[in-house]
Amino acid sequence: MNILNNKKPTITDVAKKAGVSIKTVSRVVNKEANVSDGTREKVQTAIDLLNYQPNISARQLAGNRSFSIGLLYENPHEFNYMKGVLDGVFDACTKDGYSLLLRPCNFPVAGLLHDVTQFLQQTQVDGVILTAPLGDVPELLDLLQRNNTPFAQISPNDESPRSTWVSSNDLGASEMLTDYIVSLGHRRIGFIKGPPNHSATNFRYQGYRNCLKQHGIAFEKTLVKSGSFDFESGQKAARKLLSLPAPLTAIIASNDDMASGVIQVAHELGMALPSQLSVAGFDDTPLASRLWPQLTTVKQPISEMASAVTGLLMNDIRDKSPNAQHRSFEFELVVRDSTLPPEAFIKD
Amino acid sequence: MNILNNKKPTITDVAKKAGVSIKTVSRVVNKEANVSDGTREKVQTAIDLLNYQPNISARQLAGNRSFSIGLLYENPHEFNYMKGVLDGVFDACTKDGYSLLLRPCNFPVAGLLHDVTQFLQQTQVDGVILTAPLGDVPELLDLLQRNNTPFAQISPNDESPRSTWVSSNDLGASEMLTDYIVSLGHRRIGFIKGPPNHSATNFRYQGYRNCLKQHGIAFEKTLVKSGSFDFESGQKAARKLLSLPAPLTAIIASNDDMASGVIQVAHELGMALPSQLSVAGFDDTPLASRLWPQLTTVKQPISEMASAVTGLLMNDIRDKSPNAQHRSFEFELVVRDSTLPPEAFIKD
DNA sequence: ATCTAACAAGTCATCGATGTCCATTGTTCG
DNA sequence: CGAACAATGGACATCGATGACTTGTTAGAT
Repeated sequence: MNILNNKKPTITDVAKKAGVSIKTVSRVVNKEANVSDGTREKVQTAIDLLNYQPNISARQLAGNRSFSIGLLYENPHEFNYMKGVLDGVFDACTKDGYSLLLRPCNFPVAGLLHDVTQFLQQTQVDGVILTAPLGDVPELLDLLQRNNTPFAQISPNDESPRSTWVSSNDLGASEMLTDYIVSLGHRRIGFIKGPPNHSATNFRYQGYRNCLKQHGIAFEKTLVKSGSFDFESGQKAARKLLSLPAPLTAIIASNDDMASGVIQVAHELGMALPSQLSVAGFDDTPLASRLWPQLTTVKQPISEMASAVTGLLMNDIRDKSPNAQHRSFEFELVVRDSTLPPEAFIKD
Repeated sequence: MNILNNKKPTITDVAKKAGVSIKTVSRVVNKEANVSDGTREKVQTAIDLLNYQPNISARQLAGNRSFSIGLLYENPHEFNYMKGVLDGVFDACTKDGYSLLLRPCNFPVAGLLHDVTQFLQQTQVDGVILTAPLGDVPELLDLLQRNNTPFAQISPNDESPRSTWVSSNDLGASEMLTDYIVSLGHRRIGFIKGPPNHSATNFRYQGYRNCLKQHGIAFEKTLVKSGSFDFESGQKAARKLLSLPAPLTAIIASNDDMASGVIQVAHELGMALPSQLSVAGFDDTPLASRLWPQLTTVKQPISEMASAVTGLLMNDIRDKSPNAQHRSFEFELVVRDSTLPPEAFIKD
């Protein structure tokens, strides 16, 4: 295991050992054409023998590539979602020998642009991945394009994003979840929206409305509150919803963290869960199973999405293709213990 | 904001604009001696004017520094602790113009060494930060030392670590927490240990035992179970503890995630919390406030510690000093709703 | 037999900084 | 006044790779 004992071998060492020129070694390393099988093998053997690893800086300097990509995100309090993203991006990165640089960014937009400018200049990443809601800041996209930095987005808000992207079927997921709640017999169903700058917000809300309409349930504006995807805002919204004169029997929150706020408030109010109130969330983060009762939610394949978008971004980087590619992912309903038919079941 | 519009300015551009040689510019950038104030100012003006940022790769290639540090961690399920670390490390990094590379590592040791070897060769970071339990793998420390990579540790297990480190007073924290539980009147107090390879495990356990002894409470082996710092192991331990013939009135778990498992199981068993069972955890992660009842715990200044250790590591890198520096941090008791005097209060 | 295209492999400049070494200028002191 | 020595600035090689271009070889077409 004393691989690193001596000075790192360079391309010259490999060339000497293999009896070829450094250019040929470079060709082999970069999997370029025009190298005979015999030579390729000779070089490869030398590489393995010396445990040669190309020097990133030299490569970057000469080739104008850094073999690293950046992950930009708005630093959230509840990190479970980001953790999923991180895992997926990381997997894809290591598989292709890229390294990963993190950069939490802060709103407002001015600060964000400053952060990103600094990041790009400092790191010279080959590309960046934007997580919601960063993709919805046009100035940021402008900045990246001016700088010729390829980028890809996870769940962008824009219907026709200016880059490669992946998304999940939030609309369908929301319809599915709402449909499940309705099928249990609920009719007065509260809904807590996310912040306006996340794509998920509208889709999830729309899914809820679509489903109500399908079932011929009248939509009531008072049953909808807005939150900001965090625990506290979930609590706040829940307090309002649960103090409504005509009580509701279920609340759907646009993510798990807000749902945890709802559950917290319901407990505070001494409600019996889930018999007196059904609660559901979105994302199936680890939090969902730690709550009492365990949360019914829809599972988004976050890591898989992140991994996929990273792969697509790498293609873009390699091909220098400006084609915005896209993949969509499906949710999966995860029924746990926080949902039950309402106590006073109302027959249609 | 069109800083990035044109090609990036190089040191040559700055030199031309300032009317000096590139070497002089280099001196100014690196804050070296032997530059007159006048010249320094001229150069600085040119730098500002062109918004010059040195090219990292070139710098690294020539100077053999990368201006980046690596954060190594064992990828946990519950990321809340790591999130704190991440925030702290990141803060310290940006403050000093370093960038941050992440590397989750996997046990067993062989895989871990492979991961780290690859990471070091690939990224050529200037130093790495090890989070528990990575600092407790001697082979890993050997690897880093052989490779001359400065490193620093957060909460290492070893009493005399081979590097700069920060720690928190886990022993004191545990004594404080246990003392609080005892002061509520509890006498039969269950304890769930962490995995053996975390430094926190022993200190927290020892604190519990010390405190019992101080209060003259007999230690019972059966009241102690082992977990692995995750939810499931907390559940498992709780099931065992709560099926004990002579019931206990409180359980202290060695971290919040395991405590959430305890709460979950207690709910499943239909126990009234906290009147029938008090539960406490460690770390004060966001999870603590999302549970019902909200968890009493001790708060560790994780981000602050991470930030501090990063600063110390940077000093080591700059000074090439092999002196292991150290800072210790204190916990803070956070009393919430999961702890109450036991129903059947036993007078001393 | 000859020409050409395709292939294989090499030479050399280059990327953008830093480090080494040398040249110039200014200052101080015997 | 000249020697010795700081203080300051520049020329140039260097780090380790890649890219553009060149050279030599081989195979197939005519």
